[in-house]
Amino acid sequence: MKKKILNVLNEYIDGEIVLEKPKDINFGHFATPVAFSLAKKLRKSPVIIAKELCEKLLKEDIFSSVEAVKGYINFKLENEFLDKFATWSLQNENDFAKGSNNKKILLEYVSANPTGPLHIGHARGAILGDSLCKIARHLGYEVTSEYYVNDAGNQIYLLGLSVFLNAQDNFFDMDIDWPDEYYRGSYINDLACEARDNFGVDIFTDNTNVKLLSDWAKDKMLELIKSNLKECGIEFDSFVSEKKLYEKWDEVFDRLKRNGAIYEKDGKWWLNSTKYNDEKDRVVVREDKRATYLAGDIIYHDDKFKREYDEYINIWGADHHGYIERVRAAIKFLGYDENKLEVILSQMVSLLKAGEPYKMSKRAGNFILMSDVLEDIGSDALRFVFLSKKSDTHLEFDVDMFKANDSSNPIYYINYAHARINQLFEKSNKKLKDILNVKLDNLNSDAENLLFYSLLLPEVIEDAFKQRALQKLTEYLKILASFIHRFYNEYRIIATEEEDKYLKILSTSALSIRVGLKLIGIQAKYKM
RNA sequence: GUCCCAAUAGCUCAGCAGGAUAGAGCACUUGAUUCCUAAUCAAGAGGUCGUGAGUUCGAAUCUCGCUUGGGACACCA
Repeated sequence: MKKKILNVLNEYIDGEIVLEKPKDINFGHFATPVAFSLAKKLRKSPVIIAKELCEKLLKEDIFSSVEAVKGYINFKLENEFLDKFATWSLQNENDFAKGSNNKKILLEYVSANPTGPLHIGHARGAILGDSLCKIARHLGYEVTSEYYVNDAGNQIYLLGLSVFLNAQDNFFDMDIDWPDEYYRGSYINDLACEARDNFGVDIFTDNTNVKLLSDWAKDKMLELIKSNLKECGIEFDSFVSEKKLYEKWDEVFDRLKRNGAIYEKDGKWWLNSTKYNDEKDRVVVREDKRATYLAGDIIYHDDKFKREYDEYINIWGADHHGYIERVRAAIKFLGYDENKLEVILSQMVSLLKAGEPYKMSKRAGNFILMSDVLEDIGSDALRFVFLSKKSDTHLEFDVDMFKANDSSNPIYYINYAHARINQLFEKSNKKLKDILNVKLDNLNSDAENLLFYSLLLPEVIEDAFKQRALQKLTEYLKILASFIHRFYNEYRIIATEEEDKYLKILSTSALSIRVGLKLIGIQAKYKM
């Protein structure tokens, strides 16, 4: 819709035109403050410019009204135009709000260490990533979703050791000298029991078995993570193993050396990342020849860029923000365009329940499990709450809010709007095909506004994706639901003269809700 | 000390490529069911947009300072 209008406007106005949403939908469907910016160039008052433009634009038949108010120009679209779009959309649900972008995107998210179950902070990144992926695909992008598995470092050994020591403590009642950074939490207990059932209790008598336990536990944890994600409807296209990537380390290392990216000092190899904005150089190979975590990420990004995508998006936890520059530097050193990499940081989450805040810490075992919250409020509610806030700000919410079955629970409210429309069809015994070709004319302003707003979804998702601001979509759905409820209360629909028209309009509303929800991984309800 | 994110209604937050009277939900007050789910709706009240300056026709939005809060600053991953 927007595009059509801009095309028309461009015939009259040179330069960039900003189309915005009027403060009040009764002013018009779209508005532009373009007269203000033209005022200087034309040396005329904005009010006069707006008036003059108005007169010219009135001739265009896609507008039913064009008004100049205090320098703004407000447009209303012709019913016929909206009607055509509505009919098409209802006939082509699967293509509704689709885009024609064709870039290839590699989207990496979650990538949590396979050393324990996912906690609520991971869930935020997971849900954001999955929803971005769904929306991007709808808009035509070719997206690969990827999980980078850190299965190579010391933390995996520590996982095995934690299981080993836990077993010695529990099964043999031994005095344990716990290392500082061991993993706690009941899942270690469970792992120890399972390992005992699997391998026999004797495995815990010989500490050369820690390595074997580590590998085994890591695989177990990866399975657990996958099932955590699945509870929320999230699946990945690919999992990349850090360990496997190390086979390519020698080659990458040589290339870095040739490109002058690394140098030897104090027996270690350093990445010269200060050359590209990092605050200091970083060690990539330690004195004992072991590579650091950064090395893994360098190989990984080399691997990513070799696969030739147009854009790379990483969703990282906010604690990684200092990490961005060094990875960018490495990408540049390897001869790639580092501007293709975009990092989205997802901030901390604090959960409230009856006003009690929880603190999270992966190591300490005092963290909130994603699966617990999912069990508490369900995947739909969790997805909705995470997406309704900007991802780069801290988020605090009370789980109790999403248990209520009334309008205080936004996901409930939206579903109810959708279900109501469906119920109308059941009561009226009409099918979509019966009302599809009803002409939408002579609509009152409430009906027209509802129709217009329902058809706005394509603009909303385009905008939400481009700005990586999915809260625009959830916000839209909330407002649309409120429009629907208001209309429902105000007008009787079944067995009135307007029945067919109203059913058609409400069908487009339901369509937008259904498609909008689907794009954030929620299945709209037909019955409450 | 350096860097990142924030500060908007009592609470949780939208709005921020500058634009019309600063919005929503919760909570609070009042009203609406002989009629499609009142699981809803309508109305009211509630704000010096942290603070000081600057940029200009115009600032919650941009720039700089300050205050307060959260986080990050490994040869851990």
